[in-house]
Amino acid sequence: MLDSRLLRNDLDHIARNLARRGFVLDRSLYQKLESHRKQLQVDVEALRQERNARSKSIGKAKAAGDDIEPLKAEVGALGSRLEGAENQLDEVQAELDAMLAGLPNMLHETVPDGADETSNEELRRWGELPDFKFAARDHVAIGEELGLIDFEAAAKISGSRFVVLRDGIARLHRALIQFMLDIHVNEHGYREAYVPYLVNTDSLFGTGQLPKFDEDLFQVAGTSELRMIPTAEVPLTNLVRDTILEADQLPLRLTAHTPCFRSEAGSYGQDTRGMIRQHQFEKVELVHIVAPDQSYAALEELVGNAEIILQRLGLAYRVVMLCSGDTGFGAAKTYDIEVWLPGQGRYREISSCSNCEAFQARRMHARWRNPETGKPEPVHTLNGSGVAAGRALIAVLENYQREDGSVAVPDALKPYMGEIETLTKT
RNA sequence: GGAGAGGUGGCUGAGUGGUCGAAAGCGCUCCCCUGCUAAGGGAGUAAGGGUUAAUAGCCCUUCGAGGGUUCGAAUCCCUCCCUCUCCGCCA
Repeated sequence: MLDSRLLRNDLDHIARNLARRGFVLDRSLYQKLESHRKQLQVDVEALRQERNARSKSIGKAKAAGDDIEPLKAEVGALGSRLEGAENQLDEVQAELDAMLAGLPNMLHETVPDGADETSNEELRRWGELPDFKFAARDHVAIGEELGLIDFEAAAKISGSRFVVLRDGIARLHRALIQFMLDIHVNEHGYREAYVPYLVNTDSLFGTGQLPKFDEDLFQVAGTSELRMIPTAEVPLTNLVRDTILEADQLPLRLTAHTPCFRSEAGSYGQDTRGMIRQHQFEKVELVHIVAPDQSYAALEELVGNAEIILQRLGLAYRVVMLCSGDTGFGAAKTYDIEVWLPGQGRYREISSCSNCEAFQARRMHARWRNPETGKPEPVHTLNGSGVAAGRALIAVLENYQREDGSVAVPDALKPYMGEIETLTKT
């Protein structure tokens, strides 16, 4: 949510910024609603003030033993006028709120302009691309050959966009998650959390999935309002919803491993092969809650924390800054980490790290007490994958494959794999 | 799932339909007193919003949430949510 004060005072500035995303802000509609709201609110408050004062006088008159019937009639008439004005105000306010809730975040000045991912800006590359002496297979072929990735079983049990992993690959997948969590907790200073996978609509509004992106979520039938989390960003960030943090409690650095559920509505035909895009996948999430002047330093730290994972796994990657048109609804600035997938011969997103500034904090009333002003002010929130486990599994399989169809276990994961050093056909 | 109790300010905890944003205590901040490590006295101490150049005033809202009754609701009625106790069930 944008700052409504800023919206009132500098509408053109905001409109220009949002236009960089290709978002058209209807300024005249906004101004119409806002001036209407202002007038109605002033009227309503004046009427309320009068009613309050007169009602009090009724109390006094009654105590004095005077006849209060005429006064009651008078204030009663006032009350019905007030009710009418209040209804109008509620209506306009609701329209204004709906408009405000649908506005994306303002972009940071360093975000490059562009309509789609082709304008994203590559910032750096790390690692050597593997040089296979044979035709690199993709993870589907590798998994099939090993007999350890089973899409048919998943289709029978659930449907498309699900997967069953077996034996060594299932264990490798689990190893990746343990490995990532251990690094973030032991080396990067994150606090681990176990969180609910079903969340209410207030939480989803807070992080910005609602009201605009409900079709991407799975709803839980039989409950009033629960949805399955599309990312641990939702429960982790909402930990600070409706709270005022003291300055010495910041920064908060939180991590959690959770499954993520996405309906993938609107992505029919995309990435249908393999486990790139699933309805259910595992992810280790990183969240920072920081004082506003720290948030861009925190973003660099956050993306660095995610990069370490790929470096330890020996996976080549690049970091790109998303352009204006590709940056998500709630983000002011986003870095994607893309890992090299030999089977596809291209880099694919494995982590997305965003600074949401005060956008989510305003929606969820997450504040800190600024020692300089003594007042509660919105915190800044950041989130990033550290990293997506399903895609990390794909990357390991494709980058560590051997000509004979086996797959080597990366050194970093060996402590988590028992005696297994190679995945071979059983 | 069954039965009962309850949700009030940072915390504990009063509250009769009217002057209650709300007693008292604790905590915290500032001041005074006191020369001895303790105590005493005084003042202050919620959030959101509107208006405004204003972090000045003034005003509105908020006692779990939403409705209702009433001139007027923390207080009465209804629905929902949550917490606690006991029973049942369960990993």
